[in-house]
Amino acid sequence: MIMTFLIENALRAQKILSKLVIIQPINISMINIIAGLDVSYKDGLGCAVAVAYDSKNRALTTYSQYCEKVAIPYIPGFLAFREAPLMIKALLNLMSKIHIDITLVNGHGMAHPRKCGIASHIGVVLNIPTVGVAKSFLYGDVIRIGDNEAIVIDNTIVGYILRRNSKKIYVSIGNKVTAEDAANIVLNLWNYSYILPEPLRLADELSRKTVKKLAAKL
DNA sequence: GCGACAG
DNA sequence: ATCTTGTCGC
Repeated sequence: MIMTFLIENALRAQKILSKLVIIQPINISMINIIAGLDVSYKDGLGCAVAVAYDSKNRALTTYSQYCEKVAIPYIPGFLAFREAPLMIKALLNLMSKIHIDITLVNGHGMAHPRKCGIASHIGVVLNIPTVGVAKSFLYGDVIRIGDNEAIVIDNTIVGYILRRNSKKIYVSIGNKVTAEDAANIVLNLWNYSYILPEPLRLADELSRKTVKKLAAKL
């Protein structure tokens, strides 16, 4: 009963937020610091980590974290209502320490039933450039463009599917980027042996270590 | 009604 | 996401 209430309002919020997404080119040559956002869980505790990655020196610069007991369940299509609050707090803390040019979020952007995945959700709320990077498909039509595959919704390319050996990742517009720029930015951060771009791989690794230590103390 | 379903 | 050891493969 309480969930129907939440979903009804969450749907309304997503429809509003999706209309506020800005699709515009970004100057990739001017991008220096890229943030990566991820959340790990243990015994109801969620730990979000926001890393700042220097794309020029190819190294982790610094990072922030925010942990909290999470009450909202994961429901496909509504991931942002569970994870965005934690990610945003970690990211705002990181932004107070260093300038961030663009943020990669673990989850989809516009490749979502209402074109409002967690990457777009966060991008619109904070009015910053974001890119969604997911490890599994959620929504949209897949079309082939030469050697590449794109994700199309409402006759618009919202993202691309990047392949590496047998694995794939789904990169889509979060906010203030084009699908092409989003894909190229992720390609530039692709490290030889991992499927995830470096900022997200590091955020994933750090959030797991963090939640493991904290949950053990509780 | 049936199947799909980010993390 | 998480629960979990060894094991197949590049």
